[in-house]
Amino acid sequence: MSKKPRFDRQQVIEKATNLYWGKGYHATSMRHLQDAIDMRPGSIYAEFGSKDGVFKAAIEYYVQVSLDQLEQLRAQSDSPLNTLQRFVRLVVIESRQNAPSSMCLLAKTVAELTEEQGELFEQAKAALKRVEDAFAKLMTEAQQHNEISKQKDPQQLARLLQIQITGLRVYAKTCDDIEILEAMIEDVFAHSQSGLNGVQ
Amino acid sequence: MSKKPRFDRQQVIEKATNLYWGKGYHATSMRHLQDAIDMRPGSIYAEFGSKDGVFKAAIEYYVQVSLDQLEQLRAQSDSPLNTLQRFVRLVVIESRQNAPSSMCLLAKTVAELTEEQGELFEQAKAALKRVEDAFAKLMTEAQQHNEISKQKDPQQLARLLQIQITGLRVYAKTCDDIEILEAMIEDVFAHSQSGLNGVQ
DNA sequence: ACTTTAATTGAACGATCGTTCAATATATAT
DNA sequence: ATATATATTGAACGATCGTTCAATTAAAGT
Repeated sequence: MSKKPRFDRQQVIEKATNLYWGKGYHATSMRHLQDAIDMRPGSIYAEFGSKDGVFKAAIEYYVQVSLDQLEQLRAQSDSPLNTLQRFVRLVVIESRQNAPSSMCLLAKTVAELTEEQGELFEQAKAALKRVEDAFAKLMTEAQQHNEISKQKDPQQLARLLQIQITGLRVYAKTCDDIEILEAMIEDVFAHSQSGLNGVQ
Repeated sequence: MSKKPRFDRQQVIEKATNLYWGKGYHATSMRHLQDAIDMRPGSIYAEFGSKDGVFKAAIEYYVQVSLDQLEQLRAQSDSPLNTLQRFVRLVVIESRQNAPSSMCLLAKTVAELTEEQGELFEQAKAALKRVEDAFAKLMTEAQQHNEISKQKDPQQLARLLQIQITGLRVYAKTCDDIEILEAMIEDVFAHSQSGLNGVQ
């Protein structure tokens, strides 16, 4: 004896995520959200509680998609290292065409927010950490496959990869020349390779 | 037969820069600016024209300070490569203590803004390019000092350095553990070294 | 001392912000 | 069909946004 919501929660969150991803936290207003997800204020507040509530759902959705993508790439290749390489290509190159921003939503959020939005900031940090942990897991697997030196700390290698990706994706926002961008990825990975492989 | 302004333009711009640097473009309101620089709306608009005008002045001031710092470090050492290393330490480590944000204001701005704020976005991009060019100049000098391989493209090396710094400074915002951060810089530079030195 | 000119003030503007809520609509249970 | 419960609507709230401008203040020229 009730009434079910008419909106598709998953689709709504996806649209909200894309909007926040493109415009950033502060530049995205409730009015923008209302238009993007085609819901009126009352419904949004009933479902998410606040503008920040929608943002939290967006962050959670984004990190889940990212981890799923990584897992999917892993299933397509025997090589953990190659999986990471293809992930980098995916987020730095292909993301430029389809995604709302060349940047990672999580890194963008960490860059934009301060302690004033403490809860959201911490959530974005934690989400980045989850991605880093997924990287570290693949690094460990790469060690078991003898793709990288076993003397390296997988977590440290994961951190290094995060830094490379973040730097690349910010740079991608300033760089229209796709050739330069390709060369940057190649260079960054050449460096990572020498770092990853240790003394050889 | 006139009246000179009572405020110190340089000091005002410095305070405005620090505010924008810490809070970002969208989160900084005119009210915040009024309080930070101790000027009333009329005076601000007479001097800078708009909120964006203040931001433009901030960007210009920031890039000028950065280039000055680089030049100053260069004067303290014979080694161009060592100059770059000390610059990285300066902006990644020491900046954490004093600066309004661990991040570079220019990178932060490029990360936050979109085509909606086209003029400011382009200015921040151009400012980043000026820093990159300064890096490239030092890379060329480093080649002349036989500190790095002459086969490398200085501009490409400069781009690579920018990416490393950007990645590091974003990561610095998520990382409270200073030891991890130190290790990251060491690692990043170890990679850069191998890249910079070419075949040895 | 008086005039001139520009710098400064602060109230106020319309627009938009995030949010609330009484009114309405509608799916489900009886 | 009717009652019940809840999803949805959209006007409206007070706060704050960037900005304007008539009034005031004060330094410089005569």
